[in-house]
Amino acid sequence: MSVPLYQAKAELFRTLGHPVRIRVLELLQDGPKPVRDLLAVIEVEPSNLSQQLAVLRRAGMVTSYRDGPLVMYSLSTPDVADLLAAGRRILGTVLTDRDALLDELRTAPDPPGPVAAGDRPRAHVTNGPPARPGR
Amino acid sequence: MSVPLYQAKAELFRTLGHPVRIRVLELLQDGPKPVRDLLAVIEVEPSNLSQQLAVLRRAGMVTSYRDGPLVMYSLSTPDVADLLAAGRRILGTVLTDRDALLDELRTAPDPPGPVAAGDRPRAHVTNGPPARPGR
DNA sequence: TTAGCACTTGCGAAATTCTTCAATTGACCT
DNA sequence: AGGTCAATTGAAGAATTTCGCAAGTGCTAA
Repeated sequence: MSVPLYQAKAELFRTLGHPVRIRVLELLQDGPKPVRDLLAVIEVEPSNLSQQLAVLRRAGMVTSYRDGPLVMYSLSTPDVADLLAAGRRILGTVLTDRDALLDELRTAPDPPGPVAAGDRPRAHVTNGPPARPGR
Repeated sequence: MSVPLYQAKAELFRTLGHPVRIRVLELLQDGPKPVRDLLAVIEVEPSNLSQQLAVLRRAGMVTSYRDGPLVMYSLSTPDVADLLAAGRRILGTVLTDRDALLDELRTAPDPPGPVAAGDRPRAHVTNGPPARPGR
């Protein structure tokens, strides 16, 4: 109980919250790779990559071992790939929903009377529950 | 292309990287709830909760509407629940893996000779690929 | 031994995110 | 109109992250 469950979850997601770390995980999806290969693809300074790898290591999402002169990294469990896949899915729906909403705003602008420059609503919610079908 | 795909992904995960936001999403999994109910369960100041809700709103993970005096929130898509589920799963395997590793360290401490106080290795990787079965 | 590649670590500066306080908006009631 | 509850907003300060540089470790080949 020392660390509440929802906090552990938040930390898990937070470790995925960085472009370089996402790229690393995606690259590792098809097999272990040496740092040098990662470095060749992701343009970022070696020390920076190393720091991000350290974050992933601490979180237990990747493992590393040394193979001769190079250090190899691999996903610590295939579940990581699942998580990335789930992310991809949701990104799709969230983005298309957003676009749909934008379309709606574009095609149906200010219906009734004119609106003076200074009195547009500041609230983020429009009134009433969203269209309820059975009623 | 203005926003690289992996950056959008990182932002998505980062949105989930906060205990309060995780709790909100989990609570919303079984139906829409007014802010007031969320507030009753999650102990945090109203304004703080509101800020976190705003983050979730901007990211498109929740939607809100006003129902009389209260503001209701709900998941914008059930996919969000999937993502949380995937997180739960991975958290399980990562944590048990970690524990297994700790066990191993506890049951098999320093095999050969004694180690002087000042010369433990500073590297994070131990040499050689992990146990290769077929060889 | 010396040299050089492959990576990692420590550290300070810059950028982001979190938290809280005060003020504001909206809806409802009397 | 005035009061109250529900929730949001803006802004400032604290706390965390991120990034690049300099310096180090570990391996291998001369």
